[in-house]
Amino acid sequence: MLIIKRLTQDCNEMTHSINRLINFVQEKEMDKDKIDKKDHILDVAERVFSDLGFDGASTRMISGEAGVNMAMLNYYFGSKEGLFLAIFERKIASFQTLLQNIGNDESMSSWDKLAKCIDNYVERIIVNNCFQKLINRELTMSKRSELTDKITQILMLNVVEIKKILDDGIKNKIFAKDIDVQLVIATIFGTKNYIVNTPNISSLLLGHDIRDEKYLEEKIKPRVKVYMKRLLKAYLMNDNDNSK
Amino acid sequence: MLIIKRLTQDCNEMTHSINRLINFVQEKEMDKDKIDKKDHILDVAERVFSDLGFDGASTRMISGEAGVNMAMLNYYFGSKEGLFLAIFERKIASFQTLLQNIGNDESMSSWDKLAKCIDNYVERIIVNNCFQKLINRELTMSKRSELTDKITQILMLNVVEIKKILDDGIKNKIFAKDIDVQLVIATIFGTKNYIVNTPNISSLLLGHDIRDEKYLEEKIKPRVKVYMKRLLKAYLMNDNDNSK
DNA sequence: AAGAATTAATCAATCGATTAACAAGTTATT
DNA sequence: AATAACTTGTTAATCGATTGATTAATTCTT
Repeated sequence: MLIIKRLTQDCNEMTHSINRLINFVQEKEMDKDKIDKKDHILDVAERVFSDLGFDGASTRMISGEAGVNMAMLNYYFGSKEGLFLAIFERKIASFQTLLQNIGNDESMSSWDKLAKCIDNYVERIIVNNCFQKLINRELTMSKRSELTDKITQILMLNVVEIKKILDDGIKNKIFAKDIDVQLVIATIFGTKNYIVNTPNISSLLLGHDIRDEKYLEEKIKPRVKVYMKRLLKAYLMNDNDNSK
Repeated sequence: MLIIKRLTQDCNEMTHSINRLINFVQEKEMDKDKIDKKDHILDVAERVFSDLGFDGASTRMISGEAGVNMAMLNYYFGSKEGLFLAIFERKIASFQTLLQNIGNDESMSSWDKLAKCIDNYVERIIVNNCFQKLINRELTMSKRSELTDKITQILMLNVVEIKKILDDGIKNKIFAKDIDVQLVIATIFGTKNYIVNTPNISSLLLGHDIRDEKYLEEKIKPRVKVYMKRLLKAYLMNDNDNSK
């Protein structure tokens, strides 16, 4: 009798545990569904915004393409601007941890760090193609300050990181002491932006549609990496004093 | 009597001539008024569009700031898009004759030509600041093809001209033969665009408000000129083969 | 039954564009 | 030379369409 009572007790405990486990799993599943749905909306919104701009894209269009009711956008994100900001919030994490690990690596020379930054940057930025376009277009607007500030803040993380590498390189006499650090940064980001943000121009310039993913992956990315490193190496590691 | 008759005739002829002159002058004056008025609207529209984007700017806002009735915009330019296109039509002339004179000058070396192009480009582009922003923002849009084609066509004039200079320089062995001509062009235009089109970023980067005209004129323009020439000279006129 | 998710319907506001009316000047007709 | 007809420039009022947002009802989940 004692054994049966004991077994019954164990069985009840197990049942309880199983129920808790089921609840937990179901809860996690539901959270996952919710997140996936929000994520899906953000994916669609990111693409539509980058194609048409903030003002050019309508909430109806986004909700339509995402296959959800229009009111859901306001239910989830409060407003159109809230949706727009949510796109950026989602990206911040991946931005923050990207370059700073490189900068802190003591085993690499300043040039190697910079070269690695360039590789990473070219690699990553072309993946986030439409997001970059989105960022850049809204940055050229004069108004809408809260959003602009947030974007600026995000982008400055990268700028500061590269600046640190360049300054260190000068201090360690790996780079020439009279280089224009700030304009070098403008060249790094500007060259890449020119290629990916104005595809109509750069496609004509390069003689091939830049939006062709295979071409971009196999030809353009390695080519830009090689070019940027040669260009910067020539400038940073030569003595430019005798240029007059 | 004959004299009086002759004088009367002369007087009539003179009166007639004067009247014709007055009409002519008045007509020209009116044309000038008309052109000035249209020009004024285009000036305002250019600024508003560049601040807020095509979709962000409303015809009411433009007509309001220009001090004209809203219907006048449609009367003059047909539609909002017509107004937008008119801004570009007005600029085409100044674009076309800018660089092509340099390219045809036989007395200059390829490097001198390129250096002069850079000087001219930096000088001019910062004057047309808001127009450049306007161009660049609309170029990043995926849709709106007629306008995009027109802008692309205009900008390619500059690209082709610089490309010709670079190709000539390679042929004359002034530039290294393994340079990446197309990406050099991306660097020239991209660096400048980065500075003037994303003023929030570049102001933080440079530690001074880039929209301060005096600072721009006295500090930034000469600095960018020097930098661009050093950067390109180091890359174009060095042997990059030993970079591996 | 309580609360969260979702829907269709509707809100006021603003959009670009059009209309009709009027003023001023030009041309044509008598 | 005088008047009618027409063109051009300009205005206020209004058009239908679309915008972002909200509501109230409904479905689903717990």
